[in-house]
Parts: sequence; structure tokens; C-alpha cells
Amino acid sequence: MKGPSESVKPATILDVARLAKVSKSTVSNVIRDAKGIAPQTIARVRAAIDELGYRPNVLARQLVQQRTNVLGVVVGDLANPFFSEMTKQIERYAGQHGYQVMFCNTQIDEHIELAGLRGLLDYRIAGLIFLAYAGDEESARLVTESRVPALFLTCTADWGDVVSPDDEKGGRIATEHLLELGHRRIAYIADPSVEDAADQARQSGYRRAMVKAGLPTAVYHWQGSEGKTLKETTIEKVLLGDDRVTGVFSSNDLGAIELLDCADRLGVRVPQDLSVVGFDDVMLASLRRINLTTVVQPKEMMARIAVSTIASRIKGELTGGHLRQIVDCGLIVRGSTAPLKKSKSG
Amino acid sequence: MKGPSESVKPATILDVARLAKVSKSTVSNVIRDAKGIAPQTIARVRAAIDELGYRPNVLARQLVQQRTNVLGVVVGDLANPFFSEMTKQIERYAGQHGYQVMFCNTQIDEHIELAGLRGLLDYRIAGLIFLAYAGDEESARLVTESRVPALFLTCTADWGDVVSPDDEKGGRIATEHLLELGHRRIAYIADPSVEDAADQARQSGYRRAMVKAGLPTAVYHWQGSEGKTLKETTIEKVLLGDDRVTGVFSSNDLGAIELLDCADRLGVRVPQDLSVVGFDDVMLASLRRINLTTVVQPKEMMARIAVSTIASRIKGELTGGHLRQIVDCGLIVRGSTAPLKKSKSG
DNA sequence: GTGAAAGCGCTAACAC
DNA sequence: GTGTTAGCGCTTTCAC
Repeated sequence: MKGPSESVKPATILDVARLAKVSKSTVSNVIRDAKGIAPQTIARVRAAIDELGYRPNVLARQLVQQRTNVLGVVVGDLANPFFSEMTKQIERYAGQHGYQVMFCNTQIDEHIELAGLRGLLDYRIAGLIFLAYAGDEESARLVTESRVPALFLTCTADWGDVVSPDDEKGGRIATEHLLELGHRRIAYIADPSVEDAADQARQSGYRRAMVKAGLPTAVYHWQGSEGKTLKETTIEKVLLGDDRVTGVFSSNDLGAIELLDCADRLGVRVPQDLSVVGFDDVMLASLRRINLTTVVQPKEMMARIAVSTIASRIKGELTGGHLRQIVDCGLIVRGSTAPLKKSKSG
Repeated sequence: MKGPSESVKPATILDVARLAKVSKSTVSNVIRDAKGIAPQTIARVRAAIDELGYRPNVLARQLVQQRTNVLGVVVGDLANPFFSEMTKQIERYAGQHGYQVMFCNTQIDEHIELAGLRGLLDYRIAGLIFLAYAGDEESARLVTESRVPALFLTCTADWGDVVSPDDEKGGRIATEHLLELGHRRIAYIADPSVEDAADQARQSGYRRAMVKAGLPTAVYHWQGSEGKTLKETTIEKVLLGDDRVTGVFSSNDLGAIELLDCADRLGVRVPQDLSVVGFDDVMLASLRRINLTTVVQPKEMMARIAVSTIASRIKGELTGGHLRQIVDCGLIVRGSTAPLKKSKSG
């Protein structure tokens, strides 16, 4: 690009063709590295391209090719560090595969999801990665009809590929960790930003461990999106009541951190009075002040698998039934859990 | 959409025209709400559209219109909660203005930025919002030549509109707060994820306050992107040395939180031994365990202004020199700052 | 090895 | 009011 073009309109393939004194098909062939072109022609075309600072119009190309290189990403809440980290990784791997990323934030609201999906599909995106799926039927219809490959990352649906951590195992090892520390009254607290199926699986792991230990289960749900209140009961009761719990497995780190905040406010000491285990291992979890024991999901690996899987689908290298790839997860023990301290009420 | 199309290829405007027994221009007119169409014709066309589940091909439309409704967003690090929150807000307002969002994450690396920018520009995006700008000349050339309106949000360049908090004031009030608490040895610690110009402005506010108080300044920089080490000196020396500081103004919350972590590790108590002020007011800052005194940027308002400004530029409603919109910011005092405790070395 | 020509699906004059 | 037509910038046969 020695001579930057001063024209207001970008150069087209025709401009290049004229300058190189060839036809536009030849220019097209050069751009696309077609074989069987005279070296000197290539050189002339390349020179013209550089001189004009020519860049192919992706819109025109994709119109004729009937496909784009845009990946749509549907995220529930980008402000949640787990999702922003995942989104970042997706963009990174997408770039490596030559894809551009378009995203929409849904707040897990069906209407917003539907509108966002329509916007993405109108763009004839090549593939769709869901980091959250509100479970709307209309969304499913829309996407399946459009024939765009869909992949559910850390969430689930039966109409697309799935890449997910072993939620059930995660829930189980988190609970077992608390059990091994001697805890008996252990609750599961669900955060609304965790997608339903994942929540169910984590919960099921929790239940299995509890049942195996012959203990009763207790499941609570955070109310609303920002509030620090529970549905149907109060956090005070759960943490301070007569039959208060001594261990909590939270369905994600954000919920666990919220819980730590509540505990601090109520004077409940962690881990002395209360042990807390999270899920995700977000960046904050490792801060000394949070120091959260949590289930680690291999975020980078999951993003990599997700992108390469959807890329294979797009290219048609991968066909047939929906793939369900479950990646292993492990527990990282930090300071939010400790052996149960025998107390008068213990 | 009563009869979902079973065909693998989406319906085109021609399919609709045939079904409604009109020409494709008439369909086009209906889609675009052109006036002067017979009501019954509109009805027939609408019915056909519904029956086929027709959706206009955005690519084709934008190719002929020579413009897209895609907004490009350049973000330095989406994993930084400040940027993910901003990105989320941008997408929200963009949607309200009818724009789709494409983004790229640059890690503030010039080469990645350049590649990402090229990808966005190849898509003939309508406008570009920078949440981080590596300051690369080549990037500037690329964008200005492409004639795509650029807007710098919480960062600065002289070749586009700017929407930014009053960084200088923020730095000043943060420092004044520490001064009012009686602190004298106050350092400024810069985090690399804060863009240069913003960093300079915040630093300048700090300097001004210090100079006015007749005190010497001390500026440090975190080393690398993740590390907890400083350039040219050690955090141990800053926090524990003979001439250790009692107050720190960090150029952003993430740096401040990192500092809290260091302090905890070194046994330096906050706020008893050390007062810390951040910048951004990210969600975590309000957690009891962090409880960070910080400068609040009106994130939502800035995103709104940014999107509506770039929308005006795109539509041509706004022309002429680059706008520079500075929004006010304030201090929110939490528990990470306290009056200087007189000690033997004070 | 290179070029001519036919679209991709749509918009926007301009006829009728 | 509605239809005809000429592109937007590119890819991709298929002749030469």
C-alpha cells in the first residue's frame, strides 16, 4: 500500500482489474489463490491491489457464496465474569478459524433472546454458539428452520451440539468435599444465571452425594438477578436458623461470592461457621479476600472445542447427530471450606 | 408464519412476489414501508411474507445500500469487568438504535488490534467504538481512510469523537480524599489495562492535588498483564520500605484489588496501615470483602451517549469536528480508606 | 492462462 | 399504484 487511495469510495475488484490490465475474474482468482495463474500476472495484480489498498467486499462475496464467516454468540449476561471470560476465549479461537464474532446479550429473557437471534440470523451467520439459552420454543424453531448449526456451551438443548463440563460430577465432588470435612447440613443454592439444565445436573450431583451419605437435601434459589434474597425463605434463616446449614454448594461462583457477602453481613464466619463451595473458578475466586473453594471448568479448552466443533459443522466435515462433548472438571480447594467445628448445636 | 417452510433455502423476495402475484419491487416497497401502496396489496404481500416466513437478506440489502447496520467494538480485555460491563451496555443501546454488534478483543496488542480492525472494516461496519486503543498509527490510517466514524469511549485519540469521564477530576478527588484523611505519602499506581491518555489524565489529577498540597509524587506501574509485580521496584518496598506509602490511588479498580491482595499477603492492613482508592466502581468493588473506595464512572450513561453520538455520525445528522464529551464522575467512599493513623514512623 | 457472462438478493430510479 | 430495469461487488462456470 504505497499510495493510499484518496477516493472516498473503496476500490473494487474492477478498479484493480483495470489497473492491472486483466479481467476481474483474474483478480478474483488471484485473491482466492486459485492455481494455474501466470506468476507475472499474479505479480501485476498484487501490485495493483497494494497500490489501491484494495480489500475485497466481504458482503458481496458472502452474498454470492451464500454463506458468511460470522459466528453468532448468545450470552445471558456479559457482566458475569464467567461469561465474559468465555466470550473472550470464543472470540479468540473464532479469529484463529477465520470467523468474525457477533453477539447479543439476552439477560435470559425470551423476548430479548428472540429479537437478538433474529438479528443474528438475518445476517446469515454461519454458526451459533449459545452461552445461555432461555429455553424458548420459538427460538428453537427459528434456528433449526434456518439450518444454522447451533452449539450449546455450558448449557444444553436437544437441537444442537453440546460442549459442557461434567456438571453432575462437579456437583458431586463439591458436595463430597463438604461431606469429607464432616458437614452434614449442606444446602444447594442455585443462581439464576446458571442455565436450567446445568443447574439440574449440578443439583443432581449434590443430591446423589447427599443421598449416598444418607442425608437430607435442601435446595434454595436466589431471587431476581441482582438481589441478595432467596425465594420462599430468607438467607438469615438458612445461615442463622435453628437448623442452619454449615455447608453450601453454590451453583456458580457469583452466587457463592454473594453468599460470602451475606455471611459477612450477618456475622457468620467463613470457613469457621460456614463452608462454601462455588462453581466456575472465575478470576475473582482466587483473590485472597474471596479465596473460594470451587469447581474448575476448563474454560479455554471448552471454548476451543466449541469453536472447532462448530467450524467442522459449518464446513460440513462433521455431519449427523448432535455431538455431546463433556469435559472433565475438578475441585480446587481454597480457604472458604474447613472441617466442621463441633459446636453445642452440632 | 403458519406454514413453516420446509425448503432448505430461505425464501427470497422473488418467492414472496410470486406468491403475492406482484413484482418484487412492490414487495420491496412493502418491506420498506414505502407510501402509496394499495392497502389490499400490502395485505396480500404481508400474507405471503408470513406464509413463507420470509426475512430479507441483510447482506444483499446492505450490498446495494452500501452501508451496514453493524457497529464494531474494539475492546482491550473483555475479561476485565469494567470493559465487559461497558460492552454489555453498548450492545444494549446499539440494539435500541437498530445496530448489530461485532467485536474484537485486542489485549492492547497492536498487531491483534490491526488484524481485528481489518476484519471489522472488511465487513463495512457503519461505525466503530474503541474501548481501548493501542495507539497504533497504522490503525488510525486504516480507519480514517475507510471513512468509518470512530468513537473513543474511556480512551482518546484525535481522529474521532471522544466520550470519557473527567479523568483529571477523578484523579484529583481521589487524591484529595486521601489528603483530607491526613495521608502524606501517597502513590499513584498505574494498571496497564487503562489506556494511556486516560492514565495520564488520572495521573495528572493526582499530581495536581499533590503539588497543591506541597507533597512529592510517586508513580508506579504494574508489570505485565497478570503479574503482581511492579516495574523498577517491588511492591514490598512500596508498602513496607522505610519511606513506605500510606495511601495509594490506583488507576483502576482491578489494580486496586490486586493491591489489596498484595497487602493481605504482606500483612499490611487496609485501611489501618494503608488506604486505597480505585477508579471505575466495578461490581466487585461494592462487595463487603473488597469494599473499595473508588471513583465512579457513569457507565450506562457513557455507553448511551457513545452509541447515540456514533449513530448521529452515521446518519450524517452530526458533522464537522470531533466531539469531545466529558461526563462528570464522583467519589464513593467505602472501607478501603481511613484517616492516617499516627505511628512512630509517621 | 485468461476473460465473458450469469447470477447472489436486494434497492431505487424511472416508466407505465 | 405497480412493474421494469439497472446495478451493488463479488464468485464461478465455461469458452477461448
